[in-house]
Amino acid sequence: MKYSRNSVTSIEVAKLAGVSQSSVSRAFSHEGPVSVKTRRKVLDAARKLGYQPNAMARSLITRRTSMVGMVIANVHNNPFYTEVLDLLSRKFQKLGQKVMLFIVNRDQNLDDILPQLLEYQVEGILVTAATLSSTMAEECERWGRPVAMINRYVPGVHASWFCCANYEGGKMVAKLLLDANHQRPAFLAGSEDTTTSIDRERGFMEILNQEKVEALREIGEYTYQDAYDAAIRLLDRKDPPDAIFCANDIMALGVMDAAKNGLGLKIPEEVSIIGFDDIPMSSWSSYSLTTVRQPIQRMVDASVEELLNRIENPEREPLQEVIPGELVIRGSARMPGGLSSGWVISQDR
Amino acid sequence: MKYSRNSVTSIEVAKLAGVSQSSVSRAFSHEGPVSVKTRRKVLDAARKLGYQPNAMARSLITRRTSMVGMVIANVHNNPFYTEVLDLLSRKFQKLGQKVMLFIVNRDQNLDDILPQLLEYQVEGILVTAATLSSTMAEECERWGRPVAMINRYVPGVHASWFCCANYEGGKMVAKLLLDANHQRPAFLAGSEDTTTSIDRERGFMEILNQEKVEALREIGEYTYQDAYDAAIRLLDRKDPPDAIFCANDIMALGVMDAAKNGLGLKIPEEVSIIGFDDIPMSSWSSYSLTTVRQPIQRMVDASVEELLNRIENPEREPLQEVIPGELVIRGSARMPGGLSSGWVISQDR
DNA sequence: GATTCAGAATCAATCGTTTTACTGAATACG
DNA sequence: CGTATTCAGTAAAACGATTGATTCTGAATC
Repeated sequence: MKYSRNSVTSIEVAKLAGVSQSSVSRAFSHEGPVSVKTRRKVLDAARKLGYQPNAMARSLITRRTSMVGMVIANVHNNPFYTEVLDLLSRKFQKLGQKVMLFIVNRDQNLDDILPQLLEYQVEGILVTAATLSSTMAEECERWGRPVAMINRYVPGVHASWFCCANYEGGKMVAKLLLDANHQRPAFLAGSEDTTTSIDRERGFMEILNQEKVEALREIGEYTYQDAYDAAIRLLDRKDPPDAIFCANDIMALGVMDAAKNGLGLKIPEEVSIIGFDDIPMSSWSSYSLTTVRQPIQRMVDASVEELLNRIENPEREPLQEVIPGELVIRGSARMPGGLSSGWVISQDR
Repeated sequence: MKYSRNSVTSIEVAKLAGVSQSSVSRAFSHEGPVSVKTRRKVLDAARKLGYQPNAMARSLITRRTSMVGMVIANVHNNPFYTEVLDLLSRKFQKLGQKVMLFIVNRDQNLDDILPQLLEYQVEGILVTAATLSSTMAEECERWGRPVAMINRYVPGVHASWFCCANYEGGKMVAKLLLDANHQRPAFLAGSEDTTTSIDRERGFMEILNQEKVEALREIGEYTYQDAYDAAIRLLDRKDPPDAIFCANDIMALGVMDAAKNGLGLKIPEEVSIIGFDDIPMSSWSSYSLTTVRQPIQRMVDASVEELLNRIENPEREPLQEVIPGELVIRGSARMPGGLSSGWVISQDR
């Protein structure tokens, strides 16, 4: 037998069970007084008919949807955000939230997808690796739709965000390189307009400047191939760098391949490479990348909990937090005397 | 100013614009007769109030939600499915569908998430890398919720699916290895219960059996680390294989690292490695993996279009298709005389 | 000036729930 | 025995849209 579009309603269940429609509702939502007897009758009838309460109808009256919007970019070219997406999705599921997903380009304007999210009455919005304009964010917040961001912040905007300590991470890397006596470091930036790259570079440069060490600079677009090409440009100069700090791991891997396979350089003897993120591939034996590990689980947990918290308590002020990362010492960077590979150094702030 | 939960309704817009509530509706849904004058009045008022039609209310009466459910597994440990997820999501967006996302474990039972999808009135369900039990699939179809799967099929079930020609892919690989005069091939299986691994192995073994060549066999769990360990076991025997065909690319990369860095073997001189998927990393210069490329774009396009098609035409019979992959010749496998690296060979079926 | 008629606007029913207020029955209590 | 007091159950009013039926315009026709 073939039913037309699921049209089993609480009324039909009520009829079959011989009770009123409201009793069906009561039996399903575990509120209100229902005798065990009627509850059983209702549940039996419901099972027999394959009844499923209609979430649209419910949310219309309760004004709750248990849906959140998730906007994420860069999922295909940075495994770090794949992991974020995975953890976020599972965490929301565990907490009973449905996720409406939008994958966008990093530079894509969100003005056209926000209306869609609001139309569908998501109760909050989580944004990662994409940037919400401050007016858009304010708009959402003003309509009682809290916004939380991971690894993005908009200065002065009324929204929650959780970032890795990018600035401090950059500093740690600079110190490590200087301690190991590198003379000619370089920074390989990601896109110019992302705070992650900017902040990492700022911290990096600050330490170098303190020590009056000059640095080279190149730019890629957060992709393996761009980084590969940039590394060739950088290392093919007459005065090549002896260390390259990359805005993220995927770029660092591109740089390593360029150095090793492209130019036949020895890592870390001839050039040290350091990344940022600690994606799974960084620990693979072909790379063994020294990098700064982002506190991904903490960022995910904090942002989800904060978002749900503010959904329940709209008057609460948005929380913002900078969470320290930790330096993961592997084999791609020359080390100062005493320090050997395989260390994880927590970042002090 | 702070509004309480978005409570701007069409009624308020109507009041401000000085028209009836139905005119507001008419002005927004581009159906029905509205004069340009009232439409302008309505749109002005709506903008002034920040009005957004409520999709829940609309779907209640129209019985359409424009939402599809997307169930996907393995997203964090196989970049192939990351790419699938990305492409699927964008394609649905482009076609005006909202995506409700569920990320699950490969072996997770979907019985508890299906009710959620149905409750939220998704109009169709797309499943990838996870397996829907046949009763569950039938259940959905019976209630008029079409199901489409990518790279999974359940024999005899009334649902759409689109798979890479895994069986033929396995055959191609076996032929390639035999042509290049390998004597002692091995197959590294993924999880025993996935049709992808099974079919690839079946094709592979069929050709070997035809030629009376015996093969070794090991098993991993579709992860880099598992494959790494399995490769060590395999290559550390007294009679190691001279070629390893892996159930997917991520395993092949683990195998390559085990061979190269773990045991110091030369690839492809001492052992050939072949994968399946063609994930981005396979083309990286550290690996240069010979592999079978899955027709990812075609699989995504076909499944999305089929799903939407069946949503619009519920009476239509579900479509199933096996789409050929192509052999991508890189440097990780020894080649027969005339054939050099850098070739892409389309799979003939 | 009356009649028609098309197009525009409105009315009111409807979608499938939740939930408030209310009714009845059963129990407890003095 | 009469009256409070619970407790289960029900009726009916929302929720915010769409849409078929209906009424209202006003221009066109005779």
